[in-house]
Amino acid sequence: MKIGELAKLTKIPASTIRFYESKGLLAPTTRSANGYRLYTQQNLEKLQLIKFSQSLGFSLNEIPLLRNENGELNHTVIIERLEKKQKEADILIEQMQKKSQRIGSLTALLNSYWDKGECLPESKLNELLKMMDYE
Amino acid sequence: MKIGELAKLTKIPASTIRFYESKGLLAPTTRSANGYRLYTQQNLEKLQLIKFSQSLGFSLNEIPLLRNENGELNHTVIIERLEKKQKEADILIEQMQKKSQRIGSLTALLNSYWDKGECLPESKLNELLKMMDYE
DNA sequence: GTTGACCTTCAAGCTAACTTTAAGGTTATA
DNA sequence: TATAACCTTAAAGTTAGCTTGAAGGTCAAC
Repeated sequence: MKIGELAKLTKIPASTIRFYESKGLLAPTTRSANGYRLYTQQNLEKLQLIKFSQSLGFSLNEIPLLRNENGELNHTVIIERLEKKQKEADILIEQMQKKSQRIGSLTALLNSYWDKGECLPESKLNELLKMMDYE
Repeated sequence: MKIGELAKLTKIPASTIRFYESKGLLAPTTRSANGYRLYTQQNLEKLQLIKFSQSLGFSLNEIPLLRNENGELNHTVIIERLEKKQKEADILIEQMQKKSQRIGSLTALLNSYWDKGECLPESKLNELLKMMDYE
């Protein structure tokens, strides 16, 4: 299939597919006589694997490192990196939860002033900042 | 105080403080005769408020919108935006939790093969992708 | 009087993952 | 035959939030 069809099937823009190729992530198996890129089902699956890897938190630079010289999946590396990614994700979740809580506290405080028809004085806000530990 | 001292106190690089100024976020109250930026305690607090706002998910462009023409905090806008930010944060938390789970499932699967001395065939991996819904 | 630690401005560079643009070749259809 | 919808390459632009570099002024200490 040509790049346009691959793009439609995967919902990934052709420009992005070409960009991945320029990064060495995904080359079409063949080229037609006129120079058009021709992709196979396997190419499509590899493309989807790239998107999946991204969804797990791998950067484009990291993805080739998950395979060995023969292009096979490198289990040891993958498992090791996956565990690292999970730790990172879990840390981010915690941070986001704290952020959500900070937003909640601040909203509540602002609303309490609002309900009294008042405004939170900037001095009070600064006091609050000193109490909260935000990164 | 001069920019170096402000930088030390807030642990924000002087280059960043100048950058914020160029974005219209924080101007020093005065300049000394030789052109050095001179900051007050209030400037310091405003700088910390910028960092705090960032920690809540506000972009640098968004921060000025939280004040009205007189430079006062605009409660209505702030509350509205805070609620939006919280929703965004909560969505992100959910997505990250799903990601963490996806990583967990994949790690488990890889390990089950590994324990048998085998490798996960790429075909199995592609089957898995079809089942999972990742963004 | 010179060394070094400050400060100034303006402009350019950085990162990641793309997207857009320009200039042109190919193919199917009317 | 023309026109639209494809495809090609190479290079530049985009975004946010900075950082770095060049070229130079200021100031206190030795």
